[in-house]
Amino acid sequence: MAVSNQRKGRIIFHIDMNCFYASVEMAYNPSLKGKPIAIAGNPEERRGVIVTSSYEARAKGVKTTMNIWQAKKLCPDLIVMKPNFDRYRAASRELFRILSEITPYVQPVSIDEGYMDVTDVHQSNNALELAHVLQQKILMELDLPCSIGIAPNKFLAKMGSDMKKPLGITVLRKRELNKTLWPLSVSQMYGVGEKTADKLNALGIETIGDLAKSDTYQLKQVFGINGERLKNRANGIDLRPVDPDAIYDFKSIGNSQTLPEDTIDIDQINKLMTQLADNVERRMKRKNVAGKSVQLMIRYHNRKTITRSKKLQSYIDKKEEILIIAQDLFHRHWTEEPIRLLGITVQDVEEKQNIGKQLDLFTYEDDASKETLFSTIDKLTEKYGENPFIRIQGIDTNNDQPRTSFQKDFLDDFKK
DNA sequence: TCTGGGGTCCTAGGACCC
DNA sequence: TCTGGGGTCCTAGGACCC
Repeated sequence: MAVSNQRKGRIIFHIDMNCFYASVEMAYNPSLKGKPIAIAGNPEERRGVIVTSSYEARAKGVKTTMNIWQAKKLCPDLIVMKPNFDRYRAASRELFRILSEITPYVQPVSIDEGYMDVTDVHQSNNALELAHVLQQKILMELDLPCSIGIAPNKFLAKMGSDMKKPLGITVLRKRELNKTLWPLSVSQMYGVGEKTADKLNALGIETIGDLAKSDTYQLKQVFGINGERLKNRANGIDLRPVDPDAIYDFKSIGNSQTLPEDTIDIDQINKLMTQLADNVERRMKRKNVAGKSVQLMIRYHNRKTITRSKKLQSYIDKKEEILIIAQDLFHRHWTEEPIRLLGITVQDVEEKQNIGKQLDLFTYEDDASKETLFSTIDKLTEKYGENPFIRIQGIDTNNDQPRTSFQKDFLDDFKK
C-alpha cells in the first residue's frame, strides 16, 4: 500500500470544492452565474430536498436537506434543478487529475474533496504559493472554485479549508492554534455532531480550546475511544497518513429510496425491492465486486428506522440472490406498519479478483477427478445443507480468473 | 403537510468456544 | 446447588460526514 510519509513536519492540503454541484451547473451554463440555484433530489416530487445550493441562495437562508417548498418560501426566485451526476463525476475526475499532476499522494474522500501530502513536492518550500497556483489552475481549467486548508496533518487541513469560502486559503500552524482553532465552538469541529456537541456542553466544554484542556479520563468515560481522539485533534494531533488507496477498499454498496407515499401495498413494496436489488447489482458489476452480507433497511411512516442483516456463507453478486435474502428479511421483520423508505445494502464487499484466494471452501483444478469433486461437494452439503446460496468457487487454471457456479448447477453440469 | 441518499466507524449484547 | 474469563463472530443501532 502506498502511504505518504509519516515523519514529523508534513505539509498536508485539504481541497474542498465550494458548493460543488451548483458550481458545476454554473460552469456548464454560465447564464446561471450570480443567480440563486439549488440542486434538489427529486424536484417533481413532494419529498425532494435541497442537496446543494449556490451562495446567492444560501444568502436567503436556503440550506441543505431543506424541503423544496420551504426553500422557495425563503427565496421565491430560486432556480431548482435536478442533479446531473454524470456531470459531477466528470468534473470530479478532472479535479483529481489536476491534483495528481502535483503529487501521487492524493486521497479522494468524496466526489468534491480530497487530501494531498505535498511534503516532498519540490515547490512546497512555499506551500502557500503552491496552493495559490493550484487554486487558480482549478478555477481557470474547470471554472470551479475551491478552498484549501494547509496544515501539518489531515484534521487541521480539513478545519482550515472550512474557514474561508469561497476561494479561501487558510494555513493552520500548530503553534498558533490558541488563536486560530481554539476560539471556535466545539460544534464546528469535524467529528463533532449535534449529539456529541450537546454532551460536551453538558460537561462545560464549549470551545475547541476547552476540549483541548479537558480531562482525558472523563472524556473516555463519556465517549469511549472517540473522546481521546477528539481531545488529541483539538490539540492538533492527528497521525493518519494520506492514503491514495483508501478509496479502493470500500466496504458496502447500497441503494435506498423514499416512496412517494407511505405504503403497505405489497406489490409496490416488491416492485421497489426489485428495483433496489437491480441497482445494487449494477453498481457491484461496475466495480467488479461481490459481497458476503445483505442488509435491509425499513423506515416507517414515523421515521423510525430499523436495519436487519444476514451474513452469508459465500459471496454473492447477483440481483436474484440479493433480492431473495432481502425479501426474506423483509417478511420476517416487517411490522405491517406503513413504510416510507426501503434500502438494500450489500456489505463485506470484496473485489472478485481477491475472492478466489480467500475462499477456502473448495479449490479445484480442471483436471481434478469427478470423484474428488463429488466427495468435496458432499462434504459441503453435509456441512451447509441444500442451500441455494452455496456456490462453488475456484480458480480457473486456464486464465487464473475466479470461477463460480451454484452448487446445484455445478452438480447438474458434472452429472452430464 | 418538515427532514434524501451515499457511505464509514464504533459499541454493545448474545452465542459460542476454550 | 455452582459458575471465571478471554476471544471471536454475528447482529442491531447510533453517530457522523458529504
